[in-house]
Amino acid sequence: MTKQRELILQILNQADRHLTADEIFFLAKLRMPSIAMATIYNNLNAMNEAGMISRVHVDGGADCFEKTAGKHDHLLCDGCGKLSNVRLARLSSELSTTLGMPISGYDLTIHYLCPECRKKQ
Amino acid sequence: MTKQRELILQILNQADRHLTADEIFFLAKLRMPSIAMATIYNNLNAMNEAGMISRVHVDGGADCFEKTAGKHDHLLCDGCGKLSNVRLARLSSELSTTLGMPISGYDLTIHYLCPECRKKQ
DNA sequence: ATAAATAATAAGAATCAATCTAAATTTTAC
DNA sequence: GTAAAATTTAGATTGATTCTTATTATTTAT
Repeated sequence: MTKQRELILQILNQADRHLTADEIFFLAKLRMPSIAMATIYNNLNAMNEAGMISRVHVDGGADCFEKTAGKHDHLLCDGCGKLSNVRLARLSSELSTTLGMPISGYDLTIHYLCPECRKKQ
Repeated sequence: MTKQRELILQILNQADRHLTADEIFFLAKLRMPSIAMATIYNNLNAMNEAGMISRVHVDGGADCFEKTAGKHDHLLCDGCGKLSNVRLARLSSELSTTLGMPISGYDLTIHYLCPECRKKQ
């Protein structure tokens, strides 16, 4: 565990939302000015593969990263673009049953209007 | 409807699988050597927004395009990388019910081993 | 603790998908 | 058929991500 990885992990742990590699780079540079973008990606990729964090694709934008807090799905607000987590516990086994085959996982992003944006409408 | 769009649409209609913009560009160039990549993307984007075709994000690769054949979800084989379609009719209303909110849509990609790859194991 | 081996980092170049630009061409509307 | 609007082409540009190489830090074996 290098200082750099520790820092990146800490940034993700303290974040209250999903961060892009760029945002992580910016935050990391504040505390370790010499850190390089390649280090950010190296560590994000390594930690993602190790299951410590997860990478989320966002249509038309940079990927986001978050600390993995159990398996969960994503909600993306059509209004403000905010990404949030939701836990749909039974979905995985349900999908497997419906398909009649074992599955190794799935990625689900639900598009909706978050409560705030719904109110504004 | 320009000749170019017609050609791209025809390529997608005849394809038996999802194609990347690059693949479409290659196939289109065989029949219209002057066609430009920008034209491929212009038309793919326009047709995607018009709902005639759909764009599918593939982790770690270029986006894929397919003619839209009703709403459906995707299956991605962990073994050979083949992308296929599956129709989970009830899922949308089920997700909405579970969340207790209306949703505007969702993207789902299920990871699994396709029958051929399962056999090989 | 030291030296050798291994792994990770920094900096910037390179890559890849996708978009943008500007000039030329085609299509559409009248 | 002409003018206006839209589309195409070719290539430059962007933005995210990865790669390269030399350097630095970390780990391992002695």
